[in-house]
Amino acid sequence: MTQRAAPFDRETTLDRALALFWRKGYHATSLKDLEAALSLKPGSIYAAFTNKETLFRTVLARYADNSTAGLTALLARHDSPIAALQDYALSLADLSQQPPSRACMLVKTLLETGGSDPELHALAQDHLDAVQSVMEQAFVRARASGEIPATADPHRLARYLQSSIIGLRVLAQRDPDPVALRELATDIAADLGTLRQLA
Amino acid sequence: MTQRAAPFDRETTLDRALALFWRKGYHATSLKDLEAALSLKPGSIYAAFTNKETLFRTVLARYADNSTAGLTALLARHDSPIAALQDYALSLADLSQQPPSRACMLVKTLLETGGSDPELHALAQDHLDAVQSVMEQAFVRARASGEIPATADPHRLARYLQSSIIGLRVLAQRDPDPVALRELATDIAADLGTLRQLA
DNA sequence: GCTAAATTTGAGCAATCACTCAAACGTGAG
DNA sequence: CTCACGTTTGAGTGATTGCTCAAATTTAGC
Repeated sequence: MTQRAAPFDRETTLDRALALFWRKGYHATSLKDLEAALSLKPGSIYAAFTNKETLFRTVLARYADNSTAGLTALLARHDSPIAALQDYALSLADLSQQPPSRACMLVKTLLETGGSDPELHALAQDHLDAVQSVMEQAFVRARASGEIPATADPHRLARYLQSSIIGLRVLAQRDPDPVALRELATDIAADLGTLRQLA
Repeated sequence: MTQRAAPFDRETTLDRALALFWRKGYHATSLKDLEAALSLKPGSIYAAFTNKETLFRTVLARYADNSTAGLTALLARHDSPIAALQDYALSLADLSQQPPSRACMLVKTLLETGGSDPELHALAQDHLDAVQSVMEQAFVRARASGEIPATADPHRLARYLQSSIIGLRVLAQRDPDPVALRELATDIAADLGTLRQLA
């Protein structure tokens, strides 16, 4: 048995598919679009990824993993969880560049599939929960170290923060004005700072 | 010239189309779906509404008008603009019922059309701006009456509030837990209360 | 080289898409 | 009651959808 080298690079292909699905969404992306973006014929796509929905699920998981990994790495880089989360919010304001899309792909998927495809909807929900739980654990650590009051509710705080960030990223998709984006990010970061109890 | 009575009620039909488009989004709603929901044959739909996109635009404008009218009415019912906005945020937590959809249709449209249909994207953006400007004027009035500090920036506050509410409504679509929703709405309302300066 | 297995190819499938239009129908005016 | 106009009808349009599969191509092991 021999491990045959893949004639096309799976990682690169998945990244391209991710960029396309992120930008256009699930329904508006046709197989023709995918063929063009991946430089692959339909047969190859189906041989490698089963079908359009499976490819989308794979790509969505990839996106979610990138998100949680990025956030986790950022938290590891700071001593203070709160400072890390503030840094995170502010960094989102810099996506006034034009990556595939600016809004969160998980939210886009959640809203797009809400009324039509319950399975993809549930999948997006699970990924969002995973990101939220990373935030929640950051608040747990902040509380344990005394950075925020012992009465603080990590779950509730994580929900509030993620909700704020979702709003920020919707604005990022809507308004390319970097000033507006930065002001909103600053407001969210300031809100986080409010939680700190005086030493 | 005679005013012929419409064989189908245009208002009712538009409301049905609104419910369908709101729930399923633009791309995932097929003409077959519309025929079934409106109890209309394709010819009638095209005679009355030109085509699918025009019908969607009409319906989106209807949704936006309902939104701004509702918010305006709520503001008129309160003496204090801040109290009205707090009331608004809290009222959104009660949509744990199952209306067509829970998330904001303007945001759904904005995200769905971002990478594929620039014209619908711009339309959604304009409607969101209109809602935001209603909020902004509320803050202008609050500042004029001394309810919030003279240094407050109504535009920035409106942006922040709308962003928070968008996040809240995404959560409403995601999590049917009424407690979570109410806690988040309470947090947003509390945030608004912070703006008040002591009398 | 040669062979066998794995991969890519792309024409083409049934189903569905948004949409059209000539004919049937219902309505109000005379 | 009759007629003329405007609306509703629904079978059917070409285009596009997601997808298949037998054939051509490429690779690795001997």
